[in-house]
This record gives sequence, structure tokens and C-alpha cells, in this order.
Amino acid sequence: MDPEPSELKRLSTAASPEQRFHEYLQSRGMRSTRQRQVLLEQVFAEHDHFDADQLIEKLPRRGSADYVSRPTVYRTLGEFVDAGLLKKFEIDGRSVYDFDYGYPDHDHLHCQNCDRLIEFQADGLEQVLRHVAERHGFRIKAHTLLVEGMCDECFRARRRTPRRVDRI
Amino acid sequence: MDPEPSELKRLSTAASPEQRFHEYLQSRGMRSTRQRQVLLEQVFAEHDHFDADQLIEKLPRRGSADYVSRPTVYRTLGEFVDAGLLKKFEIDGRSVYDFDYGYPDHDHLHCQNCDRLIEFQADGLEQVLRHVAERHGFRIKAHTLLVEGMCDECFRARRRTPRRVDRI
DNA sequence: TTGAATGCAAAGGATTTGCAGAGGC
DNA sequence: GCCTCTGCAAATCCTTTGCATTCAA
Repeated sequence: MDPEPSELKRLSTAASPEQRFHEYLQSRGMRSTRQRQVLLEQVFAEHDHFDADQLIEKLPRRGSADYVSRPTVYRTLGEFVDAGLLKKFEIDGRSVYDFDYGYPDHDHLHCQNCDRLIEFQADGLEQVLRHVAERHGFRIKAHTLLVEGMCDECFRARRRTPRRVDRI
Repeated sequence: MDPEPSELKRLSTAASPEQRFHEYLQSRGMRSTRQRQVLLEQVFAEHDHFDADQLIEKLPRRGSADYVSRPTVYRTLGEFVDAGLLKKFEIDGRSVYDFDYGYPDHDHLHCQNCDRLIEFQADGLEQVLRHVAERHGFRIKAHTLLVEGMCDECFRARRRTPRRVDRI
């Protein structure tokens, strides 16, 4: 789950994530608090997938005026997902958050060797899904496609100096 | 996560899951115990995805001669995955096990309304993935495609008697 | 016989919740 | 001032682990 620069470019969109989130808050009678601001800024400062702990590491520490507690981080991430800013999925039992707003649709390759997450855009996928949905009368809201395997780097490295990784 | 009869037919394969598992055990110097037998039978008695709790509910209770403890259930499910009999993925933070041996490749539609998991075979998917793998020099070992949305039944039901489901 | 496997109890780790005080609007 | 939000501490939920005992080979 090591963050790395995304290959995908940002799409220009009507509203910024900040604007969109504020609309979301207003429409629900929710308040714009310091904590929500801090998180909004930190999350959208970088454009990469992350989990709760990785986010917390980057936040001001306990004692700082901008400290945000762990429960609030979780609560707010849930709100971002609700607001359509982030997408959430799971790898090995932990939640990973990924950008869903102002980003082109994409999925991930997960290297079981180095744990890296690599974004990709699968050309034909949308069509395949549309077809499936039609056949089953299913209304698609979202999808997560996670491909497990070994990335190119690890494959080459292993060929040079073979070492076991998975189990015993 | 309500189990329901699979639409997919069983493929005839060289060895039965039982045979395959015994080979797996032997090749690793592991033993064929009563608990592993009980689990093997219960799991392959039905051909449907399940989680640990659903499996445990169907097992003999504490006190029975065929009782299997929770830790052993988890340990053995891991062995089934290792042996290539089951596939494991996650929905809402809990592990779901699905048949991987003697079954055609398939993925799932997950209805966010009734929580049902519907299997499907996506025709073009394999090709799409092969293409992605090639482009990224990625060696695919497995994939999980989970499509979230609303199943036909729920959609129709809701149109008749609209009721909110997701949040508040 | 002997080392692998099990059950028990307890630990672990991520995430959530109850609640009293703080703070937007 | 009212009602939402936050931080704290503790709880929850699923899953794993340590260890003494049981049991397959």
C-alpha cells in the first residue's frame, strides 16, 4: 500500500472537491468545522490512495491546534465517501480510500510481493459491465476490480535473485 | 450475504475437491483429521459463497462429536484457499469464501439493498485483463470484481413501495 | 511414539460508539 | 442558545495466537 505518483491526470471538473463537500454539508445541515477543513486539505493535497493510518501519519500530532482525533478521521472519511469524493475498498482486511471525484474511472493492480497498488484504466471494462447489468437487470452504482499478482519490477528482481515470498 | 442457489453449473474435473485436498495435505506432511473432514464435507455440500459465521452455524454444536472450534474453522478455511479450493474476498470488512475449484471463473453483483450476492460470468473480462496485464508487465494471479448496486427484484419492489435503504 | 492439530482463553487490530464538553451558525 | 461535532475511553467485531492436550500416522 505504498503511495506512489498516479499515472492518471486530474480531470477538470465544474466544482472543486472543497466546493462539492461544502454543498454536501449544507444540504444536510452539517457544519464546516476545523477538523473537516484539515482533512479535506490533507486528503486532496495528494492524489493517491491511502488508508486511515497513512492519512493520520500526515496530520498534525496531538497537541497541535489542528489535531484531529482518530474517530473523527474515520467519521469524516465516511462523509467523503458519502459525498462522492472518495471511493472505499478493501485489501487484506483494511480499508483503502481512493479518489472518486474529478478522476477518470480506474481500477488497481495489487502486487502481492511489494504491496504496491498500481492504477489502470481498462478500456473494455465499462462495456462488459453494461452488458452484464443488462442481462441481470442490475442497476450498477459502482464497481471495484482488484487484480492480484506480481508487478514487473518484482518479477524481474525475483528472476535475478529468487526468493520466496508468499508462504514458508 | 444471503446464500442462494448458484446459477452456474459445476464443471466436471479430474479430481474431486476431497481428492485434491488430500493430495495437498499429503504433499505437505499434514494430517487428515476429523475436523478437516467435517469442514470439507460441509463446505462442499452446498455450492455457494459464505462467510465464517454462516459456515459455523451449519456445523455441529459444541458437545457434538463432530464439533469444530472457531479457530480451527478459520485455520482450515485458510488451508482450503491455499489448496486452491476456495477463493477469498472481502465485503464490508468481512471475509467471504467462494468456490474456486471445479467452478467456472465468475464474479459478483452485490445488491446494497438486500445484501444478496449474484454470480455472473463476464464474457469479455478475461480479454480486458490480459490486455491490461500486458501493458503493465503485470503477472496476474487472480482478480476480484465486485459490482455494487441494486438487483432487479429490489428495484421493482422499491418502485412499488418506495423506501429508503442506504442511510438515515 | 512423536510431531502435527485442536480447543480454550486471550490477544490483536481496525473501526465504531456513548457521552460530556466544545464550538459552529 | 441550540444542536451538531469532537475527543476520550471503551466497546465491538472479526480474526489470529500461545499453549497444554489430543490424536493421526
